[in-house]
Amino acid sequence: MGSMARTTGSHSGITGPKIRTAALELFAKHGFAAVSMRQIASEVGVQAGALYNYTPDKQSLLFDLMQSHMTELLAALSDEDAAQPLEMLEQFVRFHIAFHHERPEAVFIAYMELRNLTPENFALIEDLRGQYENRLQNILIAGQASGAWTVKDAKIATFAVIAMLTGVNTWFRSEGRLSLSEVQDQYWQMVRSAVGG
Amino acid sequence: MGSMARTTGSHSGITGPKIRTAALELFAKHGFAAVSMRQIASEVGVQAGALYNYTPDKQSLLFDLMQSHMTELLAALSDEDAAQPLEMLEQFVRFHIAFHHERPEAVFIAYMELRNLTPENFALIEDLRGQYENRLQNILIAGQASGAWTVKDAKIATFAVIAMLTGVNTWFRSEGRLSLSEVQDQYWQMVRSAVGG
DNA sequence: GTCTATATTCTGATAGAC
DNA sequence: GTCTATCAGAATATAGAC
Repeated sequence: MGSMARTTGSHSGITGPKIRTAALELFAKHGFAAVSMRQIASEVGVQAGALYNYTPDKQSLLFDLMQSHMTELLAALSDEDAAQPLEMLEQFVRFHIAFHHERPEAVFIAYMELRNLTPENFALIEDLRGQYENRLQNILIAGQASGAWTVKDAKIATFAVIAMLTGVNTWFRSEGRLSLSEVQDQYWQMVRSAVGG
Repeated sequence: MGSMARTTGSHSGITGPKIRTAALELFAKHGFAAVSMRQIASEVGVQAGALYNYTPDKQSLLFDLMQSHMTELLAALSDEDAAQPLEMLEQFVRFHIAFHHERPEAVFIAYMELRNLTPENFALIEDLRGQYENRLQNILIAGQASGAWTVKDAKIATFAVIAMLTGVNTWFRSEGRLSLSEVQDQYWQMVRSAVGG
């Protein structure tokens, strides 16, 4: 606003995003309950009281991070229903691995901090997760109907595939022995075989 | 012994195990950092100070629970190396599902609270987990060598299979539509197909 | 072995100055 | 929008009586 320089605080105009980033990293590293508002403020470079200009409370901060993640996940998963079931399944497998690899902290929080949500917030996040799982389940059901594969129970296969794919985040590192696309290739081969395609 | 009745406290002679049980349930439900020593004591029926007759601190309580779980897991996994690879793999799949189903709280803690361990304790638990993973990896390598299946990378397949199997705990309930043995059957079929057996 | 009492530190959140 | 100061309560862990 053309005024003189301020003496303290961040005043950078991007405190909001910085709070979200700091909270994401700290919650992922130490867990929601183990992180204090003062720690988050310290990471951002402001005092604890300043956080409350951006979030009504700590719970809302957690919920917003999880909701954003799940919403982005659903938005990024394109639904090209015109494709063949086998192509749709392959697309899902490669997408899931790549998307989750790009945001390990958000993935970690979305799976680990569900029990720290209020019942209302928990229900909202679980609904979003259910929508995502349904996208895969619908692909598996379509492939059953078309005879593209032989999987017995689409519901079980949905859980199995998602657990298997999400597990990549626990061990895969870009700097390691394998490239992301090699990992995608091998998981796609395993998923394809597992459903009998 | 033989004295008059006491006025307060549990004095049941099994306070130690009760503390472990209460801590296991509370840590699984709310998370290690979110549970106080007072809550654990209240669940047991003693005052908080009494807990320190059984554990030097909260961290040791968590570590003991995780170490016990991993040790029992390794001990329960029999290694009948005489069997064929395909039989060994099937045995592993059915064992993993059944064992984890019987102790969901311990499994949950062993996966979720790793970040709340001190570096020294973390290394010890990770070593035990590595031993367990190696048991599966050795089976997969043996099957590669004998031509029992065609899986490309035994390391990746190990991670994929364990993640898939552990995921059962997130959705399977005994009271539901499927029995445990039906679930074991379907997961075994998926694993067998996934490795190309 | 458990109790009560306490030390010390930290917690989430708020009020009011600037 | 951020600061400082503060409230009210809860945390882990310990000391000493019984």
